[in-house]
Amino acid sequence: LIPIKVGAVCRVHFGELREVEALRNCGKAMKRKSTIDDFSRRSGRGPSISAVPFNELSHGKTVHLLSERERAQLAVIASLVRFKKGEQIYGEGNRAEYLYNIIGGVAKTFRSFPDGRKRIMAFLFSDDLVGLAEEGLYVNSAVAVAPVIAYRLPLAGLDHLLRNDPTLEYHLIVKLCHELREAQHHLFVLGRHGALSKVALFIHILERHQESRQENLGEIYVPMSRSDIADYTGMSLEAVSRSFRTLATHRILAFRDRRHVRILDRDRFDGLVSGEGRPHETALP
Amino acid sequence: LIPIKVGAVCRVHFGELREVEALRNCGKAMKRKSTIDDFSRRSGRGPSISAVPFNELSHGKTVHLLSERERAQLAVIASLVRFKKGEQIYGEGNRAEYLYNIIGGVAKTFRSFPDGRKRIMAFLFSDDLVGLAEEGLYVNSAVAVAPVIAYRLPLAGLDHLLRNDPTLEYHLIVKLCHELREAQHHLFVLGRHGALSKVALFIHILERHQESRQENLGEIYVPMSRSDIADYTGMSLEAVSRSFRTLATHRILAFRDRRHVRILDRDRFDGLVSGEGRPHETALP
DNA sequence: CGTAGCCTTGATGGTGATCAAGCCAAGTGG
DNA sequence: CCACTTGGCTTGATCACCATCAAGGCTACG
Repeated sequence: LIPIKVGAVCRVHFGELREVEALRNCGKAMKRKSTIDDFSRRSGRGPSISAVPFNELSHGKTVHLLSERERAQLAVIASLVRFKKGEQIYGEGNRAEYLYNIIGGVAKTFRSFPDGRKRIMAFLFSDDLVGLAEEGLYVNSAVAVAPVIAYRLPLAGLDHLLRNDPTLEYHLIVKLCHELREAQHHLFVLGRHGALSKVALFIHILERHQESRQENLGEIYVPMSRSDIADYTGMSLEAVSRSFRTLATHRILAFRDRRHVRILDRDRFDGLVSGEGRPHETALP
Repeated sequence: LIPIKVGAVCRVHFGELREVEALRNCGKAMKRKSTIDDFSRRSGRGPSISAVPFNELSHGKTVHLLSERERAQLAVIASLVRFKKGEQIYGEGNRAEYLYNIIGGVAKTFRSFPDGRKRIMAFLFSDDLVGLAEEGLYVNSAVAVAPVIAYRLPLAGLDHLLRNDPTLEYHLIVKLCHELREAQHHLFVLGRHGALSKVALFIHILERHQESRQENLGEIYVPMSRSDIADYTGMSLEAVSRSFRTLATHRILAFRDRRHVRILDRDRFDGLVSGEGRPHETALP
C-alpha cells in the first residue's frame, strides 16, 4: 500500500515538479538524493505541517508538528491533488469546502482590485496550509506559482477529527500562530519606505524561510516572478527590477540567474533590512 | 466570590475607563445603561473572546466563543490587570509568560525601528487576545492606547487547560483565523497606493469592526491618535491629517471632533475603499 | 494662565509610479 | 535548425505624490 504510493509520488515528482527539483538541486548530486528521500517520506505518509513553535526553543528552525499517527488519520480523509503553474487552487468568495496542505511547489494567495491589480497576501510552500475562510467563503484566491502538490482536506471531515483530537488541534494552533507572525513580517515589509529596503527585506524573508527549513544555505532561491514580488511588496514591477539591479551593481547581492541570489555584503544588506535604507540616507556610490 | 469581582470591576470601570465609557456613550443615556450591563456581564464571569467564525454564517457579526463553563475555567488561572493610557503591556523580545485577553479599552502592538519609528501591527479591542510569541519571546511590543482592562493568563496554566479541553482549543483556532484575516485586511490597506484610499480603508476597517460588534452605528469612533494611524497605514502623520481634511472638505466624511467621524457620501467613500482612489483618477473638485 | 502634546497647514524636493520601448529566454512550428 | 511568438524582464524619461522640514494653532490639564 504505502510503497505503491511512494512510487506514484516519485513519478509525479520527476514529471511535473521540475521547478521543485531545481529549487533544491543546487548543482550537487548529493542534494538530489536526499530530496527524493525527504519528499517521499513527507508525501507518502500523509499531510505534513511544520512551524516555528511559540513556546519551545527550536533555534529558528521549523519543527514537524504531526505525529505518524496524526498523519495517518489525516491521510484517511485527504486526497492528493496537483496544480500546474498558474492554475487556480480556489477563488475568492467561493464556497470553502477544503483546506489544502501543500507538500511540494509554491503557491500564492491574493486579492484582486477592480482595476486588475493584485495584492499578494502570502507565498506558500511545502508544509503550509491554505484555505482561510470567513463564514464559509474563501477570503482570498490561491494560485500555483510553481507546480503544486497538495493534500486536499474536506473541512467537514477535518472538523470531526479536530474535535476528537486535542493534540491535533494544538498543532493547528501552533501553525496558525506561525502564519500570524509571517503576516506580521509581511506588514513590516510593506511599512518600510524605500524600495531598496523593501526588496532587501523580502529577500531576507525568503532566506529566513529557507534557513528555517535547512534548505540550500548560501544561495537563496526566488521561485516567484518579479511581478509577484511587486504585488507582494506593494511596488511597481519596474521598481523591483531596478532595486535588484542597484543591489547587484553595488555588490550587495549577486544573481546567478533570475531566480538565484547570493548575499555578498552581509553588513550593508543587514543595514538595509534593519531600516537604514531610507532614501536620502542611502548614499550608495 | 463572583459578585465581589463584579463589584470591583465596576468600580474600576468608572474610575479609570472614562475613554471606554465615552466610546459607547454617544450622548444617549440608554447606551450607558446597556454598556454597564454588558461590561459587568463580560468581565464578571471571566475571559471573553469573540470572532467572526470561519464556517458558520453570522452575517458579519462576531460571536462570543466561550461558554460560561469555559470562562469560569479560565477565570481560575486568570488575574485582572489594568494599564493606563500609554503604559506598556509587554515589550518586544521579553520572555513571554502571559497571554492577555482585553476586555476594555484599546491597545496597539508594534515593532520599532532603530530610528525610533514604529510599525503598528494591530489595534486590539475588547474580546481580543494579545501576546503572540515565537520561541518563548514576544514578537511585538504592546501598549495601551486608551486605558486597558485585561485578563492575564499564564501560558503554563493555559497550556494545561487547552490540552484537556478540545472545545476551548477549537475556539482559539476560530479566534486565530479571525486575527489572520484582520492581518490580511491590514496588508490590503498598506498595499493600496494613494493616501486617500489608505485612510478611507482604515476608517472602513474601524467601521466594520464596530459594526461587527454592533457598537454605535452611524458614527465611527476613532480611539487612536493621528500619529498611530500614520504608523498603522505607513504614511506620515501629516499625510494622514491632510487626507482627513481633504475627505472632510469634499463632504465624504464629517468629523464631530477628532475622534468621531460620520460617512456622508457612501458612494464616493466606497469608491475610494475599493481602489478608485489612485492619484490621478481622483479628480475631486 | 501657562505649558506640553497633538494636530494642522505651508513650501519644497526626492522617490518611485507610470508610460513606452527594447531585450532576453523559452517554447513552437515550419 | 532557424524564424517567429510569447511572456517576463530591463531600461529610460517624465512627473505626480507624499515625506520631510518648519512654523503656527488647538486642546487639555496642571
